[in-house]
Amino acid sequence: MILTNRKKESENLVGSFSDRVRLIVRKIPRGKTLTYKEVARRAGSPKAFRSVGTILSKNYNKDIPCHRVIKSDGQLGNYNRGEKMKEQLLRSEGVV
DNA sequence: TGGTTGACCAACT
DNA sequence: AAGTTGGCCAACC
Repeated sequence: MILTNRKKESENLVGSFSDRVRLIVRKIPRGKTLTYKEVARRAGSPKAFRSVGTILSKNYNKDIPCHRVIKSDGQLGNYNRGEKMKEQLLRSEGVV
């Protein structure tokens, strides 16, 4: 305990599942992509990847780069602004 | 309280 | 490579 009570201020504070998903996605750096499964895993429910998608679909906040969240298969997946836009954004950030 | 929905995943065809 | 099937889980009626 003497060392570190360093909490990561995001995964640790519990809100609802959707809140944590938003926080996690918000931390994705530019040029990096994360899978729905990974996000769900970090959010605390590894099998809730579908819910992650549902939540992101309802999220229109620009602070949350939801376009950086893709499928596990390497496909882009859907996007509320259009899949085409999603690809363009990712390429714009240098994602391969 | 219970059933339906969905920006998915993995396995199979 | 692309389509189908069953499963899984949180959110929304």
